[in-house]
Amino acid sequence: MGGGHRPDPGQLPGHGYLPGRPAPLTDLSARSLPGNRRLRFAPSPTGQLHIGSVRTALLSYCLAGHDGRFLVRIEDTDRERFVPTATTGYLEAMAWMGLRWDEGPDIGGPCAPYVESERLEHYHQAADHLLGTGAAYRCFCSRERLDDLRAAQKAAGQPTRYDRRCWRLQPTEVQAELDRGASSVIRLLMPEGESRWDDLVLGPQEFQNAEIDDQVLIKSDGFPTYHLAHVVDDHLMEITHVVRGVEWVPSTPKHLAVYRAMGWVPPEFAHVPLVLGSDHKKLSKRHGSVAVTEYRDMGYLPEALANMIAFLGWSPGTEEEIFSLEELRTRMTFDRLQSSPAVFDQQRLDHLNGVWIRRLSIPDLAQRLRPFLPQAQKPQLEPIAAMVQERIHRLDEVPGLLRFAFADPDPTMEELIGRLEPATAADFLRASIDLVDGSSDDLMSSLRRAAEASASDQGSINRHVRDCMQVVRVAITGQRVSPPLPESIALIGKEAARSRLRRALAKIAMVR
RNA sequence: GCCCGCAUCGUCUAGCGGUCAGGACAUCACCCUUUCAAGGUGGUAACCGGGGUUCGACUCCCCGUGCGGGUACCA
Repeated sequence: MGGGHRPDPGQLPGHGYLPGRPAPLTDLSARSLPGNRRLRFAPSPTGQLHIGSVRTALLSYCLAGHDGRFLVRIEDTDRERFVPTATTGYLEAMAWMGLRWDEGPDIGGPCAPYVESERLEHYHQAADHLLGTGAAYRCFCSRERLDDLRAAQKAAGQPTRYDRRCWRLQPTEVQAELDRGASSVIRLLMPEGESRWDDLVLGPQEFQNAEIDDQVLIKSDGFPTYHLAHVVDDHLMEITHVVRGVEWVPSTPKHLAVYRAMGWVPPEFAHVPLVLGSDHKKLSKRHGSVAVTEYRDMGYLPEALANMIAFLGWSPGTEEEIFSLEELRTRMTFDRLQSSPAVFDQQRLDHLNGVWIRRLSIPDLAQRLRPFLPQAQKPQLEPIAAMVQERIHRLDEVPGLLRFAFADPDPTMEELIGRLEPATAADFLRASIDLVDGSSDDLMSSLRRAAEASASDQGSINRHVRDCMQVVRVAITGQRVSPPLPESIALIGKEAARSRLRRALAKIAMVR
C-alpha cells in the first residue's frame, strides 16, 4: 500500500498495509548484545530524580539480575521541558542509591550514544520507513483545529482522537504542502482490530484499537515523541523487558503497533503500579519530599531507601523484610510484583533507616555523619557515632541531639531543677562536681548513691534518683533528652562538665 | 465524558478453595532503664458491598461502589 493506491476515506485501514517485504531498519533478529536479559531505565531529564522514578530504576536493576544488563538512556526529546543539568543529577542520585549500570550516557556501551537527542537519524529512518509503508502519514493540522476537534468530541461523549483528515490527502496535496514549507508532524496510522499483550504484572491486556488515537511520532520540530523514540531505541538496544509505570498502559497499543509496522518483536512489558502519597494520590511535591537527593539530605541511608522502595510493590513472600540492594538483586522476580498501588509511608522509612543505621560499623557511621556535623572535629566523630547509633532514625537528628557538645547550654531554672526543691538540686549538683572526677565506670553508681542519700521518702526513691540525674543531665547538656551521662561528659571533657555544673549551681544559688 | 486498571488491619504486605486470616511499621500496655532510644512481652486493628459457582469462598465469575491512571506536537 506504499504505492499510489489511496484507501477509501470512509473506512479505517486494516492490517493489510503491514509491510510484506520492507526489511527492518537494522537486522538484529538474533540477540547480539551482552546479557541474557536487558533492561533499561530511561528518564526524561526535566528536574530531580523522583522517588517514583528511582523505583522503576531499582526494579529494572534488580530484575536484570546478575546475568542481565542494566542500561540507562536519556530521553531528552522534549526540548521545552529539558533541563541541561538534570542528567548529571539523575546519574549521581542513582549512583548514590547504589545502582550500577552496564551501559549509559556517561560510560558508553555497544549502543552508544545513550542520549536520544543524539540519535535522531534512527528515528527519522524509522519514520521514513513507516511513511513508506503507509503505516504513518503526514499531518498538517493546526493546534487550533486539533483543540476544537477534541472539544467537540468530548462534548459528544466520544473518545477524543484525531479525525484523520490529513490521512485522506492525496500524495500530490501532501507534496504541495511540503513544498509550500508548511509545518507538519508524522502520525502513526493506528491499525484496526485489537491490541493484546500479556503483561508481566497486570496479566492479559486487551484494547480496541478504534479507541486509540493516531499518535504523533515526529513532532513539527523534527524531534520524535517518546512513543517512537523509545520503541526504536528499545529495539536497537535489544531491550528484553520494559519495566515502567502503569501510566503507560493506555499507550502500549501504540507502541505495539509501531513494533509491528516495523517488523520488530516487542519486548515483555511489566507495568508497575504507582507510588502514592498519604492521601492516595500519585506521589508528588505536594506530599513533601519526592527527590532522592532530598532524602539523602534528610539523613536517610541509601540502603534504607532502597529497602523501602523495593517493598513498594514487591515482597519476597517470606517474613524477611531487611534486604540489601544486592540481596534484592538476587531475589527479585517478576512474578512477585504487586499490581495494586502502594502508599509511601515515611514512618516505615524511618524505622528501616534506624535498622540500617544500627547495622553500620562505627567508622562507617562516623563517616556518613560528617556532612551533618561540619563543626565536629574528626576524632570526635567515632565517639559521637557510637553514642547516637542506637537512638536516631535519621542522620540529621544528630546535630540536635548533640547541640550541647558544640555550644554551652543555658537551661532555665525550671528545666534545671525539674520537680526538685532548689536546695536539693543544689546539694546534688555540688556532690556531683566532685564525682565527675572519678572514672566513668562508677560515675553512675556514685551518683545514684548520692541521690539515694538525699532522698527524703524511701517509697519514691527511684523517682527521686531520676529527678536528681535529670538535674545533672540538664546542667551538662541543657537538654532533658541526651545521650547517656558518661558519654556526654566524655565528649565535652571533664573540665567542661565541671564548669557547667558549677554554672548551674551558681544559677540556682542566685535565685535562692 | 470516553478507555483502562486496582481493591486483606491506619500503612507496607503474606495468603494463591478448607488458616484461630500470618508478619512488619504505626499505636496502646507492661518489662528493662539516669533521659531518649534500642530491646523484650502482650494487646487493639483487615478480607469494600451484593449476587452467583462450589459441600465449602479472602481466594474463581458477574454487577455495583470506591480509589487510581490515561485521554498532548510531555514523558
